[in-house]
Amino acid sequence: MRIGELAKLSNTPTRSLRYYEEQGLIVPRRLDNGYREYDPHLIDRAVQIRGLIDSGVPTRIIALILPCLDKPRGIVPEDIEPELLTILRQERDKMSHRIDFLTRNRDSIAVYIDAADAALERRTAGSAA
DNA sequence: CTTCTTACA
DNA sequence: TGTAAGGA
Repeated sequence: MRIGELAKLSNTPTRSLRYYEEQGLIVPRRLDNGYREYDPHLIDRAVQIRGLIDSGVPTRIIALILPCLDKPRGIVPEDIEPELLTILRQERDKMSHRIDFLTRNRDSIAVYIDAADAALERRTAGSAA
């Protein structure tokens, strides 16, 4: 499929798909006319990359993570470079921090919403059936 | 009409 | 990232 179809199926802007290619993630083969040709299985990859970027993970880290995610679950190569493992640990911790941050803000918003709902409830009480 | 590259905001 | 230009 060409870039337009992948964009629809993965709900990712063509602009982003070209950017992913520029960053070395998802490098499609080219047709004779120069158009990008993507394999169907890349739909999931595009969704995953978009998700990681939306989550604040830099593309250079995503490039390091994708190969790991491709490997079958539970199977880890014997030659793990301590260098990569260190970076992965740091990234995991950053993700945890972002999650904690979002959790706190979500809870704050939830409290506000509950208060607003309560106020609305009081205001409309009796005016309905 | 779809895609391509380059470039600006 | 969105958008525009200028081609194929």
